[in-house]
Amino acid sequence: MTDTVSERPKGIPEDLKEVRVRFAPSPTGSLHIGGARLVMYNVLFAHGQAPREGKTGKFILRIEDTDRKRLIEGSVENLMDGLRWLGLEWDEGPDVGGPYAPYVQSERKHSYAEVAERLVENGHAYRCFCTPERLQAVREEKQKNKLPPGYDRHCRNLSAEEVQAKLDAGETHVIRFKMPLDGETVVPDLLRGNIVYQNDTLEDLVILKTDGYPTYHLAVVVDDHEMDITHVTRGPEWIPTAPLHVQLYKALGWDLPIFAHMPLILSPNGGKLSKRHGGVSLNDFREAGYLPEALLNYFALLGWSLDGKTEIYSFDDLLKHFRLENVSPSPSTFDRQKLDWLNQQWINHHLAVEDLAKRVLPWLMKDGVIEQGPEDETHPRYAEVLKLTGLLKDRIHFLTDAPDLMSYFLVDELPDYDSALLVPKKVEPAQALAALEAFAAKLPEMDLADLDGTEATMRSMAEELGMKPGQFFMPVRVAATGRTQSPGLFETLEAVGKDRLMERLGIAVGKLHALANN
RNA sequence: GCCCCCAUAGUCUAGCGGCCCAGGACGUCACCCUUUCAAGGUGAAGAUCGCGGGUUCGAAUCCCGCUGGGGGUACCA
Repeated sequence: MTDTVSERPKGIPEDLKEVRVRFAPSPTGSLHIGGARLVMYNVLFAHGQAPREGKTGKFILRIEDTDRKRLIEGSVENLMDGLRWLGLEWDEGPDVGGPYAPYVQSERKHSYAEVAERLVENGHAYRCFCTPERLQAVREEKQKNKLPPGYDRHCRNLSAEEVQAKLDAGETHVIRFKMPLDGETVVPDLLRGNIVYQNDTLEDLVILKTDGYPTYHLAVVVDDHEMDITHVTRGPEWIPTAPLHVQLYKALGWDLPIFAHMPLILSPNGGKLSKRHGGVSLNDFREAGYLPEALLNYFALLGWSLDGKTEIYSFDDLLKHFRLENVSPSPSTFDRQKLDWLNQQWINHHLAVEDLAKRVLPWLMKDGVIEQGPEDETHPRYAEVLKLTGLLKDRIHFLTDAPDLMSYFLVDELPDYDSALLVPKKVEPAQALAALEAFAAKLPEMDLADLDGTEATMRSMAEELGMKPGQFFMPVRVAATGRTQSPGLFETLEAVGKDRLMERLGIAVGKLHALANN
């Protein structure tokens, strides 16, 4: 599609009709958030930027399972589930099919072997019979002599007879690509401009393995070409092998796609983000109570920016503004605190209460705070949960916080709590007791739905008892909830309800008596 | 070791030759609001734009070198 990239390249060439991008993970485990971010960039590019620039755009999911030894059962399902949870959909893929099916590399094996054979016949590749042991020895030798490592091209110049003899003898072999020995290979990168490699520093990498499966290098090039991929997006770890890919395209006479190596996500201590920094797989975040909205918002902020000022983006906002060529090429450190802040922002201020309430339901059920039921408004306690969500949402930072925060409203019996909590600082136990008894006596005639009325009543009771309002309120709060922190007292009392409140006041009074007798 | 990429506050970023002795956000600190805890509001500290050379009337912005960080160096992706 392009041979060179100018200083500030456009992501989508004028003459292109359809943008086709793909995410091609290998099913070897759970989806890393770096991968999830890459998928988001792809979707935004294909479904947002492409239409904005008058093109059609397709995002394809393709599974690269050519390393048969590392396959992990269930990875593909897990991956698809995670992406759909994020709201990222693909137009073509293993489960949804499409005009370029199959979308699983192991099912496309024939193409790769054919291409590899063609390259051997062309003189662009050769059969290599070297044993792993010999390769190991060569590598060590080169290392020791401080030479560039890599294969010594031992089999590159075997004669046709020698090759035939080895084949007849049944020796196994791989196919290696013949890199040019001099000159340079240019890798045009959308984010970085031209990356230039001196060919004499490059090596002849394996493209077809002994087991007949291609390596990544052959497989991507063939698949990307066959699937008419226009933009190759992937992690930066592929930059060093990109010259091989460029040479493969050339040897096969195929147009080059546009390469866009995306930036890496670093762990706070430098280096790749790893498990020890509190989870790196999408599942970890999902289980920790993060919202897809917050994750997508954070991914966008990490390495990209609309104007340097806007912080909160919905996925729709991103579709309207994201540009692939504006992604920064520099790696960025994963900042858990900023993600947490975004998650909280979304929960506290940007999600509709009804929406939040539905998302909270499964967590409440999981913790047994409410009974099992549907995860939507048909759950018998939805109305109650909706009301509590409105009351408590500003205190929820993660969905996982909800069960604990809501439990004292939803459960009839409070778990036992420390009697000392009933007695605020600078207040005598006897005073706290008097406050609770006075309040319990008054409660039957109060209308808790009248918040202002409750407040007025309670303030005058405090005055009569010679207590500051706060000193009077705290014992009541603790009696009602079993803890010192809650939403506004009057709303809290109303939500707890008069009957349960009477009962809980009784328990608290008992506790204070016991405290006094000690 | 060799090859490659990257470089604005602790972190994410704005900046594309004069509007910048550098703007926004997270985090930190202070104050305000207040019945607790959040949420919210206001403000502060924090960057000699990694260092050194150029180019230019003028550079965070362009060029070169260095340093630092990162990636790759497999019949793994």
